[in-house]
Amino acid sequence: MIKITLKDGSNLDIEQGSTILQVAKKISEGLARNATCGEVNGEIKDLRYELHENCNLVIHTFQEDDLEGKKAYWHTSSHIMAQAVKRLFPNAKIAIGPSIDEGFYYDFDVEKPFTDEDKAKIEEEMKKIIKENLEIKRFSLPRKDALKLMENEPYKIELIKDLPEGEEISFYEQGNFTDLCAGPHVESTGKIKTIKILSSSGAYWRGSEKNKMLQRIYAISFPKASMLEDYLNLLEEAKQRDHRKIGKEQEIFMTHPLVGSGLPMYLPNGATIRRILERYIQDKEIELGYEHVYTPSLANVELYKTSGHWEHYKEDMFPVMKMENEEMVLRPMNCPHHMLVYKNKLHSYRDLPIKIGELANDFRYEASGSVCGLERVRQMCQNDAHLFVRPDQIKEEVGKVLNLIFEVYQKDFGFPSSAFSFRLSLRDKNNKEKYIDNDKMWETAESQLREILKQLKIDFYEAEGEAAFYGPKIDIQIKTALNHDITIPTCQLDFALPERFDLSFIGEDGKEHRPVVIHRAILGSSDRFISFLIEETKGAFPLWLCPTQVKILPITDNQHEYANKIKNQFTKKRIRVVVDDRNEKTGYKIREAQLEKIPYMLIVGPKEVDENLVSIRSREDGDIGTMSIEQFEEKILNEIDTKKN
RNA sequence: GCUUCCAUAGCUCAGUAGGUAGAGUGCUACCUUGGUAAGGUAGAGGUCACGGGUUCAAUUCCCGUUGGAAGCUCCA
Repeated sequence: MIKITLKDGSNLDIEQGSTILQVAKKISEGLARNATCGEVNGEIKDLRYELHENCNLVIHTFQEDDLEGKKAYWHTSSHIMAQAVKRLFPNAKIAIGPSIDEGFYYDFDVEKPFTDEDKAKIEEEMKKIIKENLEIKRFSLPRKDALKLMENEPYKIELIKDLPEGEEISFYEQGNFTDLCAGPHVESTGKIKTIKILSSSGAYWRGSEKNKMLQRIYAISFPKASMLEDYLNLLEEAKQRDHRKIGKEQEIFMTHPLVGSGLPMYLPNGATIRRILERYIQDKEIELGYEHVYTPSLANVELYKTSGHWEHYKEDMFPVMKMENEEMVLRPMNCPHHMLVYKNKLHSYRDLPIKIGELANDFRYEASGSVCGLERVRQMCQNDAHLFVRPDQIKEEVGKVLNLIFEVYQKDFGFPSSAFSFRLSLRDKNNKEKYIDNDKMWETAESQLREILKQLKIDFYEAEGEAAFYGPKIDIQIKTALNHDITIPTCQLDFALPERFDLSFIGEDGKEHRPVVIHRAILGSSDRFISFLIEETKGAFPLWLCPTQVKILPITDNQHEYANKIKNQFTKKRIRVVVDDRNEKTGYKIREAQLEKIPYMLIVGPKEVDENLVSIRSREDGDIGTMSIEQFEEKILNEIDTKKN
């Protein structure tokens, strides 16, 4: 332990090897709450951080592995933005301006939204402030003085008032601009080298749609111009793999205003991918003892009043269709139907688990601003199943579901594990309206899921307020090309619906017992999975899923017959093959097939016809020489068969 | 749903400081029968998203609707 003496005379014990960052955090976390003025006289040194007078932690670094350094860098940049806006628009009120995963933003309350010209001017002004190389100084004030200092900034006043009693109220000052801020920062504005304003948009004050909408400006900054260039290239690459762009180019899906927003139509290519995927996942499920059903997309409102959807999920449902003496709705989920399927007959404890699956169309009235290609739609096809299990089977069955997820995503598709994160989605205890009210049920279910994740040694994070209304979930989250955080597979534990539908099984003791339901989706929805597949593969689908697996390119008209003969032979073996018999040169046809990401091109000219051969060009390896028709057939069938489609 | 921006040929986009439009690509025909990423010529294609308003005149300006984009809110 090292003893540090603070200016106010109090001492702080710090572990050997602590970084200055850790010291500063201890001070600000209240270990030395009264020590608003600190001075280190211990022997701690960390070249990346420095503790100045007044607990002003100064950060000198900007490195991939140094999150604190990046945050401080971007946070300082956001202060520069606020200063620039205040210089150009003195009436603007400043709200908050944090660093984010990539860059930073600042929210302003202004009379008119920023135009492109405004943003260009702001960027210029920011560059000026950087040039001025203003020193960044920290100071703290008692609440009263803090409120006085910020009297013209209503949002800051609100923030100060919300700070708990006893919390240090610190400010950072650069030139004539001062902002309420906990820090840390870099030492002066000159440390920021390049900045770029990326976009602006509206954002609700404090994230609530009940509050006023402020104007948010997003930007990013780096210590080197080349890093900015790299970052912008990365953004451009992300745009290139956007599933909406590739989906259009490769004729996977389309939309039409006459059909409506959030209602994509699958073109033949997309329909093929979807059909193969849906067969694949159902076959997997059948191997694992699932039984599939078909249930209607419509139901009587009473069904959802029984399930609790009406109470908790009504806002997300399409409105009621009122008929003469009944009220129908489009279903947003399939659970209620499946509950009734289970209830259709009496079950013994020996029959459990019972696994009821369905590729089911669900309808959700998503906000018009949030629909997005195949990623977020208003009609989706869920790869849904409900497992009816005994309480003693929960752990094993949830484990099996997680295993199936690993098998599909890692083994069969080979997606990198870095693409996913596991989220334990819990309820928000303070929001009684959103969730079924039964504290004991929630606590049991949440801790069971947590325990399973720990036992399987899966890295996960917890998120409050993300549960389904009926129970907690294990969600597998991915980041899309647009940096949206979305769920694909999910596994949910539900003690509520069995109760509401009064489900039971007959136990060993001859008495009725309550089963537990596990809701799970592996592909999530076909739609969302395909959007993910497109972005992850950049449109170069694995062979077994390709709408066209083989394209035959005859060199002249004289090989059309031969090409069609091969096509017919392959088609009988369920190889998806087309002949490009247009009057075009071979180079042209190859270029086009390559851009279409066709896995195999078979080039056939007089030589191949004579010797009963095909010249093969692969998507990845280019020209790979000739083979007999039979040899190639065997090769491709082997490659396809690895996924048993 | 909210804030901002956008909508011109099948696709990608230019253009008109208000006088009804153009390129590339694709499509069709003809010439060319070509061996591993673009052969040539010609032609067809648009009530400039839809509905109002201002104007002698609107694709262009204004309002509304629909659809799209970014973000916010919400969510598989």
